[in-house]
Amino acid sequence: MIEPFQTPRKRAAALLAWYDAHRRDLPWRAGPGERADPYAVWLSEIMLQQTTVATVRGYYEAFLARWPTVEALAAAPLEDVLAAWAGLGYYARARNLHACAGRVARELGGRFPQSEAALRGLPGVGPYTAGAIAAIAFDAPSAAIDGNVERVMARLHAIAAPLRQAKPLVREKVEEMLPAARAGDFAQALMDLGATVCTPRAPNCGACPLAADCVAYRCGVAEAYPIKGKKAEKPKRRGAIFVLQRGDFALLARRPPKGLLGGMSAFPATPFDRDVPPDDWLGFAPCPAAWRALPESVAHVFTHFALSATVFVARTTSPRPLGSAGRWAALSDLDKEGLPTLMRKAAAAAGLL
DNA sequence: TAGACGTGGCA
DNA sequence: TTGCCAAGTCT
Repeated sequence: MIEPFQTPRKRAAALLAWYDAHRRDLPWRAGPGERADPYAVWLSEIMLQQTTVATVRGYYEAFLARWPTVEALAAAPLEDVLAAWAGLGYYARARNLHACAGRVARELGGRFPQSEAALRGLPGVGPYTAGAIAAIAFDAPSAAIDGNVERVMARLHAIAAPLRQAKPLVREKVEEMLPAARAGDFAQALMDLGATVCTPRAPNCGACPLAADCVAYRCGVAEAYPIKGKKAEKPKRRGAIFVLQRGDFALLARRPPKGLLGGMSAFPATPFDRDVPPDDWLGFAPCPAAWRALPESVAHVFTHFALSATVFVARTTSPRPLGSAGRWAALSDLDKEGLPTLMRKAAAAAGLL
């Protein structure tokens, strides 16, 4: 029989002991006793928003190698940062990353603020990220509440309310656990526990240092938490993507600075904010041409809708399609253009990749 | 406040 | 194949 730890402080101590034995080795994580680089912590935290560790690893290494300091990142053109971010998704993160680097480099002397409140004022830094940077980079006793932590707390205390409404209670429960020392380790321990033990499906409660205190586990219903809100259904939309070739070049346009795929390089296309029926497609072509629809359409699922896009291809010899604000990109360099995944799919369908 | 905002992996 | 999920933020 396991004795309950009983107090939040003892729970935290048990969690830290577990962390010392089971912590993950991650590229952005300082070794035991080492000081974390605030720039590296910030960069990794932005990339990790709604994105898996496995996906982030390569991008993190590439960014850090190319832009080793916040000053270097701030000095880079936004287009370069967006191209390097291509494929990671949620491109507002990259725009905010660049804006934030600029502010830190030019207004804050290249140093990230240490307080949670000051961090919170930076572009792209919300409640979670501010707490995470304050704790991990500066060892401040801040709560870093992400999806992992919400799940752990929802189970530990069998919180019945849907997550959105349970946030204040979750925060209260985390804050009463915050240890006086090792704040950064505590924040990462809670997230590691959620990522490796207290998983969404089939949690490994037998390996959990908090199991003795976990209300949901003791009731045999750990997997039933957290309670999920109702999911909005995902509409299906149709559209078209236009791949215009001129010799060994293809026409690329710059997406509007905000909104879906904002700021990214892309082939001209129909608007994606609504379903566009086939009869209307050619009205959105960048120029009149002998457009040929490829037999296989491209399927792509965004967060809030699913797109089926027909890819049209055509060739031209005219130097500049009328009324288009595009540019001619060399086909041999297309993989370096930083195309978002939907556009990479279109390029592949057209035989360009 | 609820919706906008990407992508890839897994059951 | 479909749905769910992963270190959220902005409006």
